[in-house]
Amino acid sequence: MTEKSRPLRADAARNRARVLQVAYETFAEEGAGVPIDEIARRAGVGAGTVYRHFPTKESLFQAIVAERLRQVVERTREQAAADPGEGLYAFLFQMAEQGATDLGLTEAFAGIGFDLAAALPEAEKEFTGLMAEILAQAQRAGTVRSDLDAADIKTLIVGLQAMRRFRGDSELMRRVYPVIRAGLAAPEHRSVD
Amino acid sequence: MTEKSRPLRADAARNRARVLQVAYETFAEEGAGVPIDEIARRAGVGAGTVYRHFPTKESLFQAIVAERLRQVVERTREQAAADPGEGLYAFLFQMAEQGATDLGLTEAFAGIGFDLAAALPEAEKEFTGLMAEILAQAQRAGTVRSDLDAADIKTLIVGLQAMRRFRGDSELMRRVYPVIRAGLAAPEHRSVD
DNA sequence: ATATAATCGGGGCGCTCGTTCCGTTTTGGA
DNA sequence: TCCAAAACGGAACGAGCGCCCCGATTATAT
Repeated sequence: MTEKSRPLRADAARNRARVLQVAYETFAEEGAGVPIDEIARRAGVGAGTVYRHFPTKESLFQAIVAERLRQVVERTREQAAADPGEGLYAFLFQMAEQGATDLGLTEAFAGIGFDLAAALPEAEKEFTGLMAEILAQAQRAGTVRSDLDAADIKTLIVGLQAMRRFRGDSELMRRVYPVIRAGLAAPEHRSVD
Repeated sequence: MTEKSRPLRADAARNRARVLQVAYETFAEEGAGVPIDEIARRAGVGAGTVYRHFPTKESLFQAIVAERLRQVVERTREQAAADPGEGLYAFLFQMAEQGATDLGLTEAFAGIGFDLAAALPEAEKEFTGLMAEILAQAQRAGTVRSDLDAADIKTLIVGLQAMRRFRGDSELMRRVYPVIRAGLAAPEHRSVD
């Protein structure tokens, strides 16, 4: 459907690739708020060139986020297959780490000026599905309390990423992550009343 | 020093109060990004009037944040005095709740476009001091693991507020809060290696 | 080599928003 | 009541940024 009707000209293809690569790095460093002109400048092209390949700034951002998600999903599948009980923790840790590096992904995930589910429905669905899967796996393995669902995990990820951003220093972040982990592993707190 | 050299004219005093009140509500609803014009409109005054009382938008925002912090500190002192072991948890819960209601405070706290320590050094110092105090109190009471410090708690607050904002629904937030609490109460995880 | 079409670059438009300016209105003391 | 000082409001300015336009440039088929 949306396949290329004609191959891009050589210079056009080169520029497109450069823009993608630079945008990837720049969104990660500066967040979604970075001006298109800055990305164009870093890529050594004019703003017009960026807009010829991506009709809006948002569409460029979407492309980047989709790629990031793809990577995370892939790595998570591997890790979950290797160790079912640890899969969810490996996932959380990875997402927290990404939150430190990739400001853009953090914002997309937290829904700051960007509706992930609306913009990339399939990617979002796959992502959420994977999360539910590895959560159930971990719960079956007994490493995570059973009264939590995928939405709770998603919420925790948003929190973890915010914390990472706040406390850039990875060493100190490792002080808080164990707390979350202990909380997830804790037995359900049967109501006290 | 900065005391009023002359009492404000009646209309000026009235307008100043209105602006403060409206800004309080508007920053809470919309976050620090809301235009001054919007605050002026809601207060029924011109933008110029806002600027006569507060030289910059930031100074207005500061005034609001300082007031919010004052309230939180006061309530926390009461709660901590009433139940030393629960003081920290009451504080966390309160901060998480504020995060749901007060977008401006959340942003100020997470350091999004606003450096709390630089803008309001005394308030920040008092706040951090109080946190250290009730943390130590809880640790003495044995309700919080002993390998955490005030900076860790601050980090957790940022996370909690981000989660609240993401998951507005207070009922569902109550699904995640217990996880954090369990993690805080868990015994220290002596290194396994 | 040349023509033609694809692509490029960056100046410019339109909009938002913080802040200022100034002609007009209101206040309060004499 | 009257007037000078204080305060008002909203038009206007400047900066930042998304996006578009168009004359200049470059790739490719012949």
